[in-house]
Amino acid sequence: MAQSRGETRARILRTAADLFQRQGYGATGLTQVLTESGAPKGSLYFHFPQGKEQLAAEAMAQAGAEMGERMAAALAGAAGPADAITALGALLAQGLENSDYRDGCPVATVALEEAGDAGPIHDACQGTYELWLLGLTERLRGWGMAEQEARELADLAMSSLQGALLLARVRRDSTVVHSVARRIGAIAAQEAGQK
Amino acid sequence: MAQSRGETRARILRTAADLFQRQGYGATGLTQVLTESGAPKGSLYFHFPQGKEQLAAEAMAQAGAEMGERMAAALAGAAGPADAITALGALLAQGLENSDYRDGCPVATVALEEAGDAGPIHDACQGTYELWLLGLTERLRGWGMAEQEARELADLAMSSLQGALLLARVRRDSTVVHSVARRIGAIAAQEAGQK
DNA sequence: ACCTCTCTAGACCGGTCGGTTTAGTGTTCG
DNA sequence: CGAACACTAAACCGACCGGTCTAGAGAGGT
Repeated sequence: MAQSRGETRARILRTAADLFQRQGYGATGLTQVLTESGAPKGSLYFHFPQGKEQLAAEAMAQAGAEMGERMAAALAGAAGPADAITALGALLAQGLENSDYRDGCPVATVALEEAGDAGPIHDACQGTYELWLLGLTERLRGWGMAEQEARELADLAMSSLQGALLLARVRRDSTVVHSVARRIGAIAAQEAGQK
Repeated sequence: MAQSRGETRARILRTAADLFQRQGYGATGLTQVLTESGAPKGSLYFHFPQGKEQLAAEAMAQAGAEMGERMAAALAGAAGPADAITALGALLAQGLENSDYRDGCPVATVALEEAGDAGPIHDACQGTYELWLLGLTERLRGWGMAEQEARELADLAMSSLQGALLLARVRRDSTVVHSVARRIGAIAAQEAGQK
């Protein structure tokens, strides 16, 4: 056998995550995933018996977890709340710039498409956001912020960054991500200080 | 003739705007638009000779303009920067709640799908955001804010609201929209005051 | 050696996709 | 009255959709 155990599965998953992120669920065909990953159709349905839905749910969960780790690393190196949020902004903005404004949030496009109907894809997207928010909330708490305050601030930061990412992709200009991160970071520092 | 001049065209456009908003561009078939609007296929290609792309571009532009008017009305009734931004939040949150979390931003889903490639749809989405931002910026300037300050604050408010709308749709809970609007409103008031 | 189990390979399916074409219907205006 | 026009109506097209199925290649165990 040419590939080692599970290698094809991983390659399909990665390709699918990239395509879903950039084009959305409905606009991405399985044929495209297969062509770009170099896998035959039989392999796809061997590894993902529930078809496109399972593939998308797993792809979103994986992409979300990977981005979560990158976020955690950025947060770990931050000196305080303001630094933490500008670091998140820088991380996301860099992803945009490095991909010619194709890679924004790994789950946002699919999340919006699937927001209407329940199912594993929606669950995976929702879980991803809650994972990220949990990580940020805990980091803020580590700087002495109260539980509810940290949670609300994390919501505010995540919302702002997500929206800025959307605006930046549409404009093909990442300036807004940096400026929004800077402002929200300043608010976070202020709230942490006056506590 | 059963319908008056252009009535079928308007009905197709409205149905298309609703479906694109909720499901995205790729996931919405022309057949569905036709079925729900009650129009035959021939009429669609008579009124929109460039097909699906033209339909989507016009639908986004119309939906964006309508929302822009609703936003302008909300802004017109506001007493100051804080009031203005909470009013926008209330408007958007109400749309979510009234539609069982289906109607968020009328263009966001399509905008993300089409962010990668240039074309009339992307242009319509970008134009919509710039229209909204222009309206908010001018309203802020009316309260004595400097040009650049108003522009940056409008970017911040729009980003935050868009992101909150995304989060709220995924969670099926509009709380985050209200809380984000309140906080950003407070910042806006503070900036306007200390000027 | 051989069997078994995992995984690859791709032909094939019915259905739906966006799009085209042709015929016809009602209105308007000369 | 009848020709020109605006629009409706739906049959039809090739391409592609997601999904199924069967055949076989390769590695590991005994």
